[in-house]
Amino acid sequence: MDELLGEVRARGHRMTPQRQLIFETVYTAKKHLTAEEIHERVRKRFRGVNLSTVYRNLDLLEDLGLICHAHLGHSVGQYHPTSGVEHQHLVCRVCGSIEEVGVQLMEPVRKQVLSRSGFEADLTHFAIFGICRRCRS
Amino acid sequence: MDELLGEVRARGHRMTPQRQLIFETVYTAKKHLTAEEIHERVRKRFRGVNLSTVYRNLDLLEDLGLICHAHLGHSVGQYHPTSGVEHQHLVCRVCGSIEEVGVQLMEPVRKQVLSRSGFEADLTHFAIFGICRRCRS
DNA sequence: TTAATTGCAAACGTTTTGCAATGGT
DNA sequence: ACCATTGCAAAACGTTTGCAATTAA
Repeated sequence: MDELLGEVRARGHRMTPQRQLIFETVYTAKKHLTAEEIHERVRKRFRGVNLSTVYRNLDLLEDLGLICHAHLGHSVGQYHPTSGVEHQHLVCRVCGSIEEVGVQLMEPVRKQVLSRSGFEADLTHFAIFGICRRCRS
Repeated sequence: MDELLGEVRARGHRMTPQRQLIFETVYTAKKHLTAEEIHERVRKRFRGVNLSTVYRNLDLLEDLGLICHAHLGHSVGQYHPTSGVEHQHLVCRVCGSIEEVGVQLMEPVRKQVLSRSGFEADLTHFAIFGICRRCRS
């Protein structure tokens, strides 16, 4: 994670306490977070951080490819680290949990869509809705 | 389509000119429409229809299962008729066009996710992003 | 020193709401 | 006549912006 912070500096950006906290919050979270949630968590450690600062930093970190966000379903945007492996999201409609599964799962679909419709699918980061194991039982 | 309007009445709702126009607009559209776009189109035929009326009717029609809406990607919600066949959306990142493909395409994925993660995927209405044939050439 | 970054407050676009007036049934 | 529905205006919501003050480099 430190090397990732170095990456920010290397690309010509300053490292402020706010930026570092926001970054750490997204990176150490066990689940995807909304900007609002990130804001709350950051505030607990450094009161007075402004919500617009959170948004600006999330944008920057996303531009740098360190985090990303998606609007899964009808919900607001949720941010999470860019994990090394490309993945899909399994979003539980009941409890809201998000599980990640590898892209190779979708490879047959990608091939079929390409040959049948000429559509070049980007199968990184997309959402499959349903009900997770826990909520099913 | 008339039988669908009857369906609205049968379920105890009144049929107003506004409601009918909104419904027809969604149903005869060749593409998915935002609430704003539906509002514009309705207004051309019946000026003075309020945007909040559009939203309220879209909600109602969605509750009745006659139309549905999705937030594909980071965009605003788009409405479209509930087509008889369940489908996925192929959303072009370049031109924004939306193509529908049948669910059977994803059946292998559904089975695999279920057995591997215990996740019961609902594969109706979801979005696959990429570049369509036209924009690729 | 100085340009990037911040906090603040105000604007933004989309969607929702309260309420009195209207109009389907 | 009744109550669902409407128009209107205002609020709510998540997000973005302009600007002057601050601060990392």
